[in-house]
This record gives sequence, structure tokens and C-alpha cells, in this order.
Amino acid sequence: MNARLPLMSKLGVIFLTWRRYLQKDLVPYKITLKQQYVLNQLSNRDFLYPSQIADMLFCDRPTATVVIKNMERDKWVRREKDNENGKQVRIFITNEGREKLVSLKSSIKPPKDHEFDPLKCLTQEEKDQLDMILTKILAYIKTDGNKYL
Amino acid sequence: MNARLPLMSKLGVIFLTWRRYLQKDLVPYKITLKQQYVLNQLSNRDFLYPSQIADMLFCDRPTATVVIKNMERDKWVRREKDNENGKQVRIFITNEGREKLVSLKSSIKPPKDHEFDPLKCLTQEEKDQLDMILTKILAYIKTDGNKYL
DNA sequence: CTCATGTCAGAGAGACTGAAATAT
DNA sequence: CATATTTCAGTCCCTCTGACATGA
Repeated sequence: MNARLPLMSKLGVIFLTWRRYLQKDLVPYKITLKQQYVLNQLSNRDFLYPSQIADMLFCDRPTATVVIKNMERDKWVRREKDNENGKQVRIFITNEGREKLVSLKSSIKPPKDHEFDPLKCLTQEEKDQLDMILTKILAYIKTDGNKYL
Repeated sequence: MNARLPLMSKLGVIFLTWRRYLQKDLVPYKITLKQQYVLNQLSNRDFLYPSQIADMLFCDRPTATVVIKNMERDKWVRREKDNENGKQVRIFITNEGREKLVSLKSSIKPPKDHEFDPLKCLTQEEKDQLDMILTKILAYIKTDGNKYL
């Protein structure tokens, strides 16, 4: 129809290929990409609120609840009531969660010198260009885009 | 860690935002983005083989079977044995499928002059640059990337 | 026999809607 | 009271694995 769709489609294929690769890599460890991401974020701070997790995962709050519940079932996180604000709940990483993260990092890193990087083919200049363009799109989406969502 | 991850993440946020917008737009019409895409492709040619659909949808064959089955249940497509090659099946769009497409186009198009286009903020030069870079990445993924998938 | 194509069963994650509970 | 945060129930689509039937 116009040149816009193909461009967005290309973008999608690249992203989905990359995500699929990362995901496939995690399968033996019985953890999903989203779970690994949340766990990683949790390990870098004290706690997160479910709505913050929803924002990170780019999903709505009920969906975040499901994701959190799955991780709670695996004992990687625990819920704790926020005494400062009773309507909120704090999500903490557990020791099991930290161990899981460590096992992922130590298992995945060494054998993966041949890491899959879709951007490896680009020159530094191209990467800079791409970064600039994507940043511009992001800024645009976050302002004008909101009225459509 | 390095500048690579954020770049791919930006790419992901842009793509997911775009996809979510399109998807949300389709909800009232009881059709998904993938279904709409397949239907559209089918309307432009005689038929498709399931494995072609799997390629288009960027999924494996069992998944494509599920998607096709859901569309068959809604009577938008039908299956037909390929007499020239008995191990293949041809997927055709039905009249109901065409009507569905028409109803989508006529309903969605007019009130959507304010269409959501993440790339609207780019100059033609930037679009060209982006297209060139994405095309390069795609070519790279399709050759070297395969050994990781 | 082998390979490619397609299907099926089953499991699981994740996305939504609509309703509810709770606290501000 | 209205509002914000979170949960829950239920449904659906998509995705994968592993196995299988079929035909080239």
C-alpha cells in the first residue's frame, strides 16, 4: 500500500528473530524472557510494585499479576504488603530467585562467545544513525502516540 | 552492559507499541492481527500452503495449523487437497473471508484519518536511512543468523 | 528409506475483559 | 463519595514439543 508497512514489518521481523533467539536459549532453564527480565530488574533494586512491572513488561496490570503469580509459584519472588501505602504490594526477589539468576548467567555466558547479535553487521556510524532514528520515533510515540492508546 | 541491548530494546518497544495499537483497533471486529494479515495475503492470490503461512507469520508449522484452524472455524478460509501434490494442502479464502476483509477496511479506514504511524515523525531521508539499515540487518540475519536458530 | 508436509495432543505463557476488594 | 491499586475468574490466541500419518 505504502512504504510504511514494509518498514515496520522489517523492524518486526528483526525484533522477533532476536527475541526468539534469546527465548530459545532460555528454554532449558525453564524460565521465560519476561521472567528473566523482571528477575534481573528486581536484583538491581529493593523491590518493585506490580504496576511498575506492568510498565516494564509493556502489558496491563492483570497480565502482570499473572506473570508475577507464575514467578511466585516458582519461589523466585515473594509478595509483601506495603505498610506505607496499604493498597500497594511490594514484589521482592528471593534467594532462590537470585540463585536462578546466577545459574543463568554462569551457564549462558561462557559458551556464548558466538553470541547472536543482529547488529553485528553494522558499522559504528550506522549504529549511531539507527540509534538516533529510533530515539526520535520513541519520543514521538511517547507524546503523540499516547492519544491512540 | 553495552550499547547493543538498549538499541534492540528500543526497536522492540517501537514494534510492540505499533502492534498493540493495530491489535487494539481490531478487537471489536473479533479478528486478530495475524488473522487479518493472512486473510489479506490470501485475497491477493489464489491460495497459500500452510508452510507459506508459517513463514509469513514467522512461526513453525504446528502453530500455523492452529491459526488456520481458528480461521477455518470462523469460515473465513477453507482447506482443499492439492491434487498435483498429495502431501500438500491449499488454503483458500472464502466469500465470508472476503466480506470480513471488506467490512474491516470500510469500517476502519474512514474514521482513521488520524492513523497511528510511528514513522510520521521522520523525514524522507531518515526513512530511507532506516530502510537501508534494516534491510542490511535482515540480510545478515537470514544468512549468519540461521546458524543460531 | 529419507525427506518434506501437515496434523494432532498437550502444555504453558500471556493477553484481554469484567468484576471485585481494598485503601486513599 | 470517587479514585487508584491489585487481584481474580474466565476466555482466548499463540507458541512450542513430540509424535504421527502421508506422500514425494
